Amino acid sequence: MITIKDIASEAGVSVSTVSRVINNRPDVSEVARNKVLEVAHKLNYIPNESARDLAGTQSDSIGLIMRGIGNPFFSEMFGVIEQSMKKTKYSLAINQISSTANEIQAGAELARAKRLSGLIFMGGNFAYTPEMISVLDIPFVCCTYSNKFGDLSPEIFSSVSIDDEAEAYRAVNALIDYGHKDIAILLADTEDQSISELRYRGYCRALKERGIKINPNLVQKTTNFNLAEAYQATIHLINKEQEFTAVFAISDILAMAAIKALHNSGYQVPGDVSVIGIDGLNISEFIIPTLTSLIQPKLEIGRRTVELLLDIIEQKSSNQQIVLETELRLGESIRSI
Amino acid sequence: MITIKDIASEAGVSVSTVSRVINNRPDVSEVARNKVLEVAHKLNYIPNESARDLAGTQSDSIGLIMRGIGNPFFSEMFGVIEQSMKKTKYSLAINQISSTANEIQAGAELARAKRLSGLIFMGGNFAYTPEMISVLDIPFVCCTYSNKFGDLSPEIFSSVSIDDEAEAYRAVNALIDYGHKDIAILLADTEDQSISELRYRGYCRALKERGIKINPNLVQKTTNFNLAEAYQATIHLINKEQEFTAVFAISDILAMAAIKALHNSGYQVPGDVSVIGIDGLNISEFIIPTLTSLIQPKLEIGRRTVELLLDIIEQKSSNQQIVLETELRLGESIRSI
DNA sequence: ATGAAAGCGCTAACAG
DNA sequence: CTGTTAGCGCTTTCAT
Repeated sequence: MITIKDIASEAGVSVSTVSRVINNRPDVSEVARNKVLEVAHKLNYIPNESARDLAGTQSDSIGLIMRGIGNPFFSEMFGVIEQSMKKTKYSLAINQISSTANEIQAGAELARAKRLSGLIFMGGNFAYTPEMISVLDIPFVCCTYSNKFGDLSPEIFSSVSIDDEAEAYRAVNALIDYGHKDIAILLADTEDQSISELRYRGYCRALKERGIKINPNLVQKTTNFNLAEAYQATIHLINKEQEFTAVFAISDILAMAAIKALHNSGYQVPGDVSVIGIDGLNISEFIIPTLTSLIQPKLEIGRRTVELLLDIIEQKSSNQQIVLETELRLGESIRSI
Repeated sequence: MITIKDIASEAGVSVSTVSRVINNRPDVSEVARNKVLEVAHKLNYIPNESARDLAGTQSDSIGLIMRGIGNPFFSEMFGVIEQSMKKTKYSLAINQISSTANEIQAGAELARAKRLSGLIFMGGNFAYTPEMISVLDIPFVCCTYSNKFGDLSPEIFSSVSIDDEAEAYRAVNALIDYGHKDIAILLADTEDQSISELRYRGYCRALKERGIKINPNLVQKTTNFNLAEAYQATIHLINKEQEFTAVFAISDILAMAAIKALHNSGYQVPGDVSVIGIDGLNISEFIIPTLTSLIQPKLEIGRRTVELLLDIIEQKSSNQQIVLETELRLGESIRSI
């Protein structure tokens, strides 16, 4: 492996000079600089990031810990974050973790290794305790979720997200406004303290307020945000032979699977059954019928996440929880009855 | 920052003992081990990865360089690779790079920083020269693409992919078998030496062999694999008022956008126009009509990629280019005329 | 403008 | 079983 030392001896200068050149420092003679550059290129020199990180000081880079790249919503959000970061002087260190890994731990490790200035979490859980996040000694922002089930006081964490309960409430109300009463809900990851739970609460609240009883037979669960399983879950719902004229799917993925399942079972959407989703995936605008959905403001979520994190890092702001609103896109998948 | 040294002094042992405990080495007394563990936990100790990487030797970990997480095909492939890796003793270091970054460079950097045993590239380019890859001093496998436009001799690189030209040829032939003659092609990233180019060649060969003249008006380009732009491109194609009864879209993304555009322009799919894609995205099976597509064997591509890389690392195999076949999924988007 | 030298936090011989 | 020590490759004072 070619190191800075090899370059130094080959170029006839000291390692410090090489380091200066590599880091584009001004205090190097043109002669030395050119010589070093030439040798480095000739030898195909590639700096060792680990060594740099170890020796360096704070590194103007911020980390992004993401779980579940399989979820298209997150991959779309990722693009937005990446874009927003480009406008700053900070660079992005991305760490994709497995579904079972602990994101806080991963964040702490990345922070030490790369001397990060801050962290962004995507796809984390909703129930942090002060103890859990105590390993984090740099600012962080939870992107697209908040600490709804945890007991973090507002001063010690930041987040940018929608209000899941309220938006679900809004979606179901839209359905009710269109005359629907028998409204099924399709939800995922049925553990407690999940996004499913929050959106389920909104569903319940909407029904209750409008005087509609919750029918347990219309609450259909699936194991995760997976098309094939959501499809089967919908088939299962249909097979219960319980009347319903609308389905509130708690994500676009589930909604799309539901539409397909209904269609294959001989039901027209929206003729026989209306379907509404939440998220606003790119693809959901291109299916037939266009999905009616509450669109998360992806661009703004990304922009505000980065903005907030940098403000906290630069001490221009303190921790806060930013809540943004979705936009109802009226597609072709619901109708009034 | 809490370091191994702090743990050592606090626990009353030497750093090496702490290191041994952290790395789960057997040669430590239970007393010492427990003491260290206790202190480490109390102090919230988190090892510094950079330091470990720098000090350590070869690290049973392999790197995955991926470009374009926005592309759902790659995010689906990512899941498969991750899954396949789980069965091995190697761990995965993932590096997501921007669309403009140089993947070889990124791979080389990651390899040095983490002392990788091998690399997997996804979303790389098709035209490497021996010089370009000379910076890589560890085995690597190109996943889902091969060096079709480069001049690498087969002994110096590995790949696992489908034969893009041949599969496109097959797709177009399927259309011709169904009686179509006026077949449009929708392709992306129109630079030379791309996947578009390869699949375009297959399209041309199929037409030629079956005695159909290529009509330039039916060759519709879009700038990238983006739904909105593919939609517009299809509208553009339609507006040329050039007759066609089928569309060969070189990816499922493009195919789905085309179906929507045709539908919105008053054409039935497959009633008026048949559409076929390539890739086999999960979602394409759940749209209406189900997309007819040549399904890439994602599971096998992932499995073979990992298998091949490990075999090369462990010297059980030498470089090779594995070519797998797609499977034609007859959906509902094409019909015979 | 340049070089020598002291670490960054950790691992891995090497001695005991 | 445990401690001492020499680096890993790089950055950064501090002299010169």
